[in-house]
Amino acid sequence: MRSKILIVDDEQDILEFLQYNFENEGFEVITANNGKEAIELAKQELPVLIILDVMMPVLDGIETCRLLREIPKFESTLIVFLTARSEDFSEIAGFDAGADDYVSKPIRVRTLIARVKSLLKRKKSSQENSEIIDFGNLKIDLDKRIIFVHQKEITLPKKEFDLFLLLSTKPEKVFTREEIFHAVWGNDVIVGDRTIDVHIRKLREKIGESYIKTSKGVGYSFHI
Amino acid sequence: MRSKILIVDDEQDILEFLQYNFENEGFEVITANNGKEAIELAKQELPVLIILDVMMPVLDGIETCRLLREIPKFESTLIVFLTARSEDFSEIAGFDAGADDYVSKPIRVRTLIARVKSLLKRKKSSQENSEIIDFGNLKIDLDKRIIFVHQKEITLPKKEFDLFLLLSTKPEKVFTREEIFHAVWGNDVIVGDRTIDVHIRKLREKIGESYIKTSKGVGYSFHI
DNA sequence: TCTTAAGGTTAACATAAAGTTAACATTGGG
DNA sequence: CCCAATGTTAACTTTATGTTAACCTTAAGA
Repeated sequence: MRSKILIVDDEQDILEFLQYNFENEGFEVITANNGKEAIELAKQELPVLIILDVMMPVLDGIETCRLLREIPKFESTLIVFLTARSEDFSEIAGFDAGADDYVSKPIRVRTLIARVKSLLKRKKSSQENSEIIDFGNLKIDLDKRIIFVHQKEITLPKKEFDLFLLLSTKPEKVFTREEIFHAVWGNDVIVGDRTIDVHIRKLREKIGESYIKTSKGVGYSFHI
Repeated sequence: MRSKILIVDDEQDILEFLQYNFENEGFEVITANNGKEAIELAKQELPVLIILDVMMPVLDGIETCRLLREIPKFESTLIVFLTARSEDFSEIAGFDAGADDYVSKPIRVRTLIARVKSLLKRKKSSQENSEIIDFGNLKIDLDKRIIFVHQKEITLPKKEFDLFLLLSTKPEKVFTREEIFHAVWGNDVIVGDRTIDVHIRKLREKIGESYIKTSKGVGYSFHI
């Protein structure tokens, strides 16, 4: 799949020039003329990487970056600054604001493209090692949505995974059926009373009988 | 309150770079150059999270982690490994040694900070609850729906737990049978008059005879 | 001290909650 | 559009838990 990148600059020439070159390299490119526009567009389009000119009217690059970083969904979006040669102050300021890289003007397109590609590659590989909750014999990989029981990898269907994850967030806590329904199915969905039981059954079959305990009349709890 | 974290690496550059970034994020940072130093410092300072480079002279990260985990007060301290890209063996070895997460070099600070924050958050939320009512020798864990009598864990069936919980909310207060019926069974349910007695019996059997006192003609009360 | 009503105790019994299985429905990827 | 994977339901079984009945014990007042 083509990576969507957002390029932000107030000079139309540069914008078009960069757009042309990045599209040639197989990127999907969207553009904005200032920081304000950029944030709006980013919210809708969710680009994986944003190239920001530091010097811009309305909202400069550094401030834009800072604002973006405050929005959770842009916490790990890659951000690259374009800076005029002299502004080496922006190297410091830029990283403070949460930039991932910066490139000085005059821009050498090849360099910029190479940097962008390398950032994307690195991000991908760093995502590959995902967040893991570790209970010793039992591990839960949140990103890959798989669990390991005694080194054995098990892929759980959505509902089972969500249910299991819920219970595992507070080992030993007895979650009532209400709490489980609310967290896993949502408040509006209405399903029969045997539904949870069946999912619990399937979970126990897959991970072993000992991890999930029933409290009759109350609910279920996870025990390591 | 700021979270105190300990960063351990033998390369001074990396140490300073990470320290700077984590301090910017509001963490209190202490540093050590190798595993030996780290353990000494950790004992004094009790950080909530430790970032350990795997490759270090004197005492490597994995061994350090293992040693820390043997010390009871570090049993639940969060430990994150920094590993060079190629050493994916350390993923396995690290988790065996008791790590909570690992991040590959080259480090993206944003990623590392995000991971650290998420670990802290998760830990906090898993500790936060487990509301425990503490009477010294007798504790009641509301989430887990268990009680401890002289360190001994006891699981009570629903009605017994509810009944006991009611009495314990106001020690010494004599709850009438009416009040008990109302609170534990609900207003509409109709059961015979020996029912409460039987539950009191079972409770006394489990927690000991001394905690629940009968007031003839009135009801029951809980005494510590 | 005797009486008596309230509570204690036990075990049998009842029942609601959960377990289980298979069939049926839905969904999403190829 | 079809098939396989997932999710839900129905119908029946099992079991922990709750309730009751029957009998026993205790303590307070006459």
